[in-house]
Amino acid sequence: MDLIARDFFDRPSEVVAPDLLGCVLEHETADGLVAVELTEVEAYAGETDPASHSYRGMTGRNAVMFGPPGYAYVYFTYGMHFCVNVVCMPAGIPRAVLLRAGRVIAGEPLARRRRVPRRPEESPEGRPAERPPAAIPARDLARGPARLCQALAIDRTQNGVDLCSAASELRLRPAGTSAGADADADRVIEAGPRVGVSAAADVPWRFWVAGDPTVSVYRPYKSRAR
DNA sequence: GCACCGATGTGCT
DNA sequence: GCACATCGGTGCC
Repeated sequence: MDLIARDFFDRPSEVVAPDLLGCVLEHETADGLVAVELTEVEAYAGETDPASHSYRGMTGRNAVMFGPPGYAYVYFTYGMHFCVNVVCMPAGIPRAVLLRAGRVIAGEPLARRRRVPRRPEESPEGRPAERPPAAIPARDLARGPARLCQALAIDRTQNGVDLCSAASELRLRPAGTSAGADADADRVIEAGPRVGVSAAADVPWRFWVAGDPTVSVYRPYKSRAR
């Protein structure tokens, strides 16, 4: 029913980001609906933020960030993962909020099916008793930006989708919409440095719900040098 | 829990 | 080439 109004996103990303905690991202596909209540986000700025994809101007990949607010910017990274952002500020000002983690509140069986990990090395033949894959704890289903995309089946085809339109397969609902909405009063928000970012590591633009088990574990940036 | 490491595509310093 | 807005496995404490 009610979706987040577009002008909610017509603000700086570091202002929008904490307000997104508790909001609900839902994706409806032919397989069904999966919805996630957001518990962790990160804000990115444009020309002033060396960690932002839009720091060096517009390219084919980041063009959506330069468009109007309320749209999904999905990118592919590390050769195998997708991450989803919400675009903020008017067209021409490239800002976004990365959706890092959430709690699955609808469609958990479907989310779980999508999160079956690839087995390390499928030996050709003759492994006696194949160990069944361990069950994923519910809190890990969307714990981390790439896991969140996997649980919701978000990939390149959702890049540029309008999150404020009821006609979209992918959309955002305001906080307190979910069944048994347990009051914003209980929600304590904490802030700290962003995850896995080498540049501007001191900017506290990561926001999360204090004490929530679905918040991803903090991994400081690690250099890949041998 | 922590550290290390490999997988893997894409857009550039 | 190389650096990534990452994850899952293994090994160890």
